[in-house]
Amino acid sequence: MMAPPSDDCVIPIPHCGTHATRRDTNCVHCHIRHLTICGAFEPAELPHVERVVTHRHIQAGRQLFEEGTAPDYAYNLVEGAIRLYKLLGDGRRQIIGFALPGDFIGLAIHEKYSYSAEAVTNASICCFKRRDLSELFRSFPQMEHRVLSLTNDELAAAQEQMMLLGRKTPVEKVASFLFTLSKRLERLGTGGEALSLPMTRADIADFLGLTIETVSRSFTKLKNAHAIALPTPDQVQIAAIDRLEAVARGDAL
Amino acid sequence: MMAPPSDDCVIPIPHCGTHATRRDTNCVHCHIRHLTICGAFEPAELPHVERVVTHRHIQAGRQLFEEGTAPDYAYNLVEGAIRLYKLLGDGRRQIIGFALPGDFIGLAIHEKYSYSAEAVTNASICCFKRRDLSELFRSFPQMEHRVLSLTNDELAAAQEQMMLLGRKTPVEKVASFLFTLSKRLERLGTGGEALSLPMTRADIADFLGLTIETVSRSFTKLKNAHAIALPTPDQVQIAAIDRLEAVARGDAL
DNA sequence: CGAATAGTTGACATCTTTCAATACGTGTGG
DNA sequence: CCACACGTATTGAAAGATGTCAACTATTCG
Repeated sequence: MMAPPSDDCVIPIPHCGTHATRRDTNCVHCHIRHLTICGAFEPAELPHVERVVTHRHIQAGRQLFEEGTAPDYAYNLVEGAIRLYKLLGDGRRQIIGFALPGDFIGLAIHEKYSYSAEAVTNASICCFKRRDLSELFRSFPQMEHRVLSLTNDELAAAQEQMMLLGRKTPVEKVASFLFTLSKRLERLGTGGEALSLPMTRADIADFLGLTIETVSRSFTKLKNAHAIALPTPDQVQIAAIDRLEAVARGDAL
Repeated sequence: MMAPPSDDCVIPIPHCGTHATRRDTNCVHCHIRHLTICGAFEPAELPHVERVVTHRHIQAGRQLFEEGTAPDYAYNLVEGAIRLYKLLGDGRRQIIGFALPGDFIGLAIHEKYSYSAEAVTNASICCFKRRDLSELFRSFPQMEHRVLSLTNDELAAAQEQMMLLGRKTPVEKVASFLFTLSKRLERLGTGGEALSLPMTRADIADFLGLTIETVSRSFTKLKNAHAIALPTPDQVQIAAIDRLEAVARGDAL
């Protein structure tokens, strides 16, 4: 991650219309490498990755790329959170996922990006030209194998989300959301019992197919049932993870 | 497909508890090969596939495999339709997709099947032992490449379905469903303007996150708006495909 | 300190679900 | 060949849950 401290040079970034800091990359010390597509490499092979990757920061609220544009790049999220979403003509938004550190952004892509991506918080990413990626795949087949594995995971998660969107009640949706997020953060070592939500209620609503108000009411219900505690709106303490899981699975609150 | 007419021998099939007819396979004449994972092979290479594949029929309503069980097999659907679904403890069902001829069933699978599969109509499938598939992948890397490509397509479709489930109105959902199905069938050469639905309203409801009644009412609305005609409940004639597409995208009916 | 943003809560409206009745279509048996 | 029964679809009326609108609170940032 944190490479030579000097070289924060501002460079123009495609698909962004903005600028970002660029740093030399040091994959050897990357603490999330094992979670990502880069986990497919032996330490000795990492220079092949470093040669094609660029590191970059992106400000909270800034767009990384937009649905429908040419997918020249794929990204590895190192730090922060990014929302992936689709829009309907009249502005209705569906968030299809939140990327967290270690997540690879740019799957499900053929001709065009099938969704837009925006930074929820300040974020730090590794950028791969798709052309370079294709070459890495050729040289290191185990990398493509790993991408397939990650895509499979994402597909399974998408199916789980369909179950949630189509058939779960608002409280069940929020319980599922918190439970899943907790597990993901736990795996990242970023807290499991006590989590701080990077996203707003509006984001959560658009992820769960609800309105802000219904999300808020569902939080309150979970709080009143002593499944969670809310010291502040974005600090969630999971008081009864088993309770939360049961509700997420469809049991009565 | 239709191979030597003689050998309909009944063999026990795993994950099914039932029996099915087995036939020798003739991939060379398979008319949907170009659509499937087998499209990755040159005709000369097909014997490698034929050696590991078994052909099989499955009756309407019969289960092919169940969520949570060991995924020993993957399947290529040749004829018919299969519903892929997940269940909640209390019986709520979410259909995550309908497989049609040419579709590969068994993506998104790691340790266990992440969903159940049932025949909607009588169906005809090619069965691959996953172990054999892995070996084919090793021998023919372009096959794994193709699977990755198909998985990407499926992931993009899943994201589109999330948009539908989370943010579209009932009429928009039904319009999207009919539009997408029409396009898929068109590609298969099985009618685009006039389509016959293999699935019931209950299936459609569980696919779109609605009730049977709401699905029915939405059909009626589309009919009254002259976007479709319904000679019988399962014969849909698309009267105005552009209208249907517009509604699917979120325009007012 | 005041404005702005985000979240919560209440009251009400609306839309989908639920419950119930009716119609339709197919297949079976008289 | 017709009658009946069963499964499926449609339609209507009522109930209920989520969405909408609005007020209020809390927190953050000039």
